[in-house]
Amino acid sequence: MEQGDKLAAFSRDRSLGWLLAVVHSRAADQLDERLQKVGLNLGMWPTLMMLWEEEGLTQVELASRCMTAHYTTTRVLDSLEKKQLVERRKHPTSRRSHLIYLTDEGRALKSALIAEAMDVNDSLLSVLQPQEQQQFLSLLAKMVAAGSAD
Amino acid sequence: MEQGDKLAAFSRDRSLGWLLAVVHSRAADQLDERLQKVGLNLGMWPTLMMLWEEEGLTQVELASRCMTAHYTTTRVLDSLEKKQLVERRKHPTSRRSHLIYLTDEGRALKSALIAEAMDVNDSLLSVLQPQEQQQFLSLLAKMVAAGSAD
DNA sequence: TATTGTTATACTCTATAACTATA
DNA sequence: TATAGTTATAGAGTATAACAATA
Repeated sequence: MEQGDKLAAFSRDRSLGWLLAVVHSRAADQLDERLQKVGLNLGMWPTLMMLWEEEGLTQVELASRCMTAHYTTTRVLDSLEKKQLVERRKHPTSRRSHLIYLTDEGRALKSALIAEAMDVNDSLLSVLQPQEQQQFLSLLAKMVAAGSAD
Repeated sequence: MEQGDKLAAFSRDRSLGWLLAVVHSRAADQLDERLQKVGLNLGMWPTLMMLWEEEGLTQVELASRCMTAHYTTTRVLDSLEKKQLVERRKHPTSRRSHLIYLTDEGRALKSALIAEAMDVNDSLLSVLQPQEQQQFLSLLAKMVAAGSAD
């Protein structure tokens, strides 16, 4: 391919990065808005989702799975603890680690908040046919999985 | 579908929002890193891409197409003007509007920087088969287009 | 009165790195 | 000496709203 052709092959409305930015910001804004309504925010979301999936992780494990910095995890947990949605429990063998657990209140939020998230996801995907939706999610998941292996 | 089934149908690694966040942040980080190397940053990217596509827009038009706030556009243009990549020219009929143009230097950056962006896009898409890549981009573009119509 | 563009200000996020206490 | 977690601090980015100039 010639250099000129290559340049012509690039357009904003066909550029992966731009398209991702647009759709992601819509998804983020919509979910954040719903979380704000119950006094939470998007920064807390990865941690909550992870804890609904598995409790008893250390902060290091939690940070790694949420792909957030360790100091961010500290502050998110501070906020969630202040709201009495999570608690730091003693690690059985290490006195410098904590194990993070949801409180009953934190656990109780799961079904309502996941319903909100699914609602946002569904509404964004609703412009695609059902089998297109599955196709899209599969390809997207494939990209995520491949990049995580790096 | 029962409430329980619905909940079970949600998992982080199959959630549109989460997957978008992961892939988008990779794309953003990679492009930003390359832009930093030439003294630019990701905040300038939408404006530059737009101007390479069409010059002579007002700031309001530019802000709307870049989906940035008007005050953000002011500051991005200040930075780009300081780097002598763009210039604000007088509007022929309105004395409160400007028309934004690239300088020769700004225009000259196009091919190298778009090559960088295409490189990032290609590397992220490279884990998909060629026809999967086209499929993915088409579905993503369809979602973007549908949402813009709202 | 509404619009274009700029600016002041405050607030949130993020990044760096220093720090304590453990291991 | 390295790791878990916290905190101080600074910088970037973002949002609100006030403002001047113009339409």
